[in-house]
Amino acid sequence: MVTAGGQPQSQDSRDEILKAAIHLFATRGFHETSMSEVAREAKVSKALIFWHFKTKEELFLAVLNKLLEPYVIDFAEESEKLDPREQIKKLIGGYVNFVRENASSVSFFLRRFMSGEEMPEAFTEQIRRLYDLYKALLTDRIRMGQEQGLCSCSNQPGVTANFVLAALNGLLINLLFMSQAQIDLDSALDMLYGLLFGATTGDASAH
Amino acid sequence: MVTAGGQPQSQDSRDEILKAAIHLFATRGFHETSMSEVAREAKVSKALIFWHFKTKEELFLAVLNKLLEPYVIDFAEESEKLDPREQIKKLIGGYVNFVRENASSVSFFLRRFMSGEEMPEAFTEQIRRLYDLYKALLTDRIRMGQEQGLCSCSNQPGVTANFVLAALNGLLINLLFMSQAQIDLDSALDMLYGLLFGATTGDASAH
DNA sequence: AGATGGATTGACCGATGGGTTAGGGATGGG
DNA sequence: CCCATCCCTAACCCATCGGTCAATCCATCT
Repeated sequence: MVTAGGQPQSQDSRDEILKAAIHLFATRGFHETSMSEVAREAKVSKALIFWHFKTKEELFLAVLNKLLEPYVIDFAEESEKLDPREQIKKLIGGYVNFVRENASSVSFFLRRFMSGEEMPEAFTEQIRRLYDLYKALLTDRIRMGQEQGLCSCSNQPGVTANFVLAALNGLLINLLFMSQAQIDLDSALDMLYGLLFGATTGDASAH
Repeated sequence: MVTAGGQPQSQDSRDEILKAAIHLFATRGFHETSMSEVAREAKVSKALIFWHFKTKEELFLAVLNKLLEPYVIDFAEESEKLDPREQIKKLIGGYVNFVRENASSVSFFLRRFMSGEEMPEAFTEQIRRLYDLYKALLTDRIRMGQEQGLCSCSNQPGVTANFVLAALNGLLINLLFMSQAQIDLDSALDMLYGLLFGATTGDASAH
């Protein structure tokens, strides 16, 4: 219909399809979304989807690709000058912001993950590596903070990092999926910082 | 086949069906489980399932019923004598144990919930009430602890309870769904207690 | 023995799912 | 002008899904 100029509109339609797919997969889930629905939402014929993507699974992979590619998350900055507390706050804040800004991508991914469905090995690997990297960075900063007497928590850094991540995940799942009974993220993060740095509100004041 | 005596085996087959359904729904999800699969696993004909339960949805409800009915969770005990810290520990421990012991039921419920699928209002209401009750109890005990100077965390009790619950949920989701990269629940709980009571390991030693 | 009624089944049905096919326009190159 | 190639579609295909039905089995009641 809206052929912009004389160009072939392959990429146009491809993008429309991807957009519709990410939306539907994220809000309804993979299995609950039919190709006909995707076609309807993308305003193309079902056959065209199968022309762009051989199977539904391949569409899923393409969506995954499109979602993941722009976010080469830059956790590992050169912020060596900041003190560990600030670095930890940056790490946690980065995680939270990432989830916040990419809510639909994350729930898309999370749904599929929690549904027990198989994911392509390459992607789980990629995600796991990202997650491990993040955990390692967090662990390291916590260790630094402990060595410098800035972190009040005396547990092993790895254990602490695990806990922090689990708590974050709990908070973010609340954020993503529990539209009612939302908890206030900022005060919750304050608590997390309090756990790490020894103060329960605002700035640290350990010693 | 194994007709125990002369009794009609209606309840036998009904239970077999429910057993198969809870297993499949919990491990594969609602939509990913077909009635034929349930029939196969329960070793009955598909038609018999529809004789016991009018629709797949009704089977789902029956499973939900069977799962929820036995657990009139006894959070609100008469343990007024215990000091608030112990009561909080009991509350948290009870939550964790409940999820642990009913892992398949909980993931069954959680999957359906996270898939965005509708739940019967009565049940969401019931769960929400249970959850609210639990949160209220937790909030109350935390407030008591703060008043008696036993809880180091100085946030509003409600905020603290929210955070504790979110952290718990994160931990339990890790427990239920992330078979790889399991984190050690006990040390994580220790951290939570540390956050609440001011000690990072073992027993409290605030004052 | 015959009738009753719950329990159980194989065979069937319409709808829907993912996926295919044959072909129609547009564009561009020879 | 014709042919090839890229987009794109309506119509079709077949497996599977949730669900139905008529018939059977079997213990019990009369």
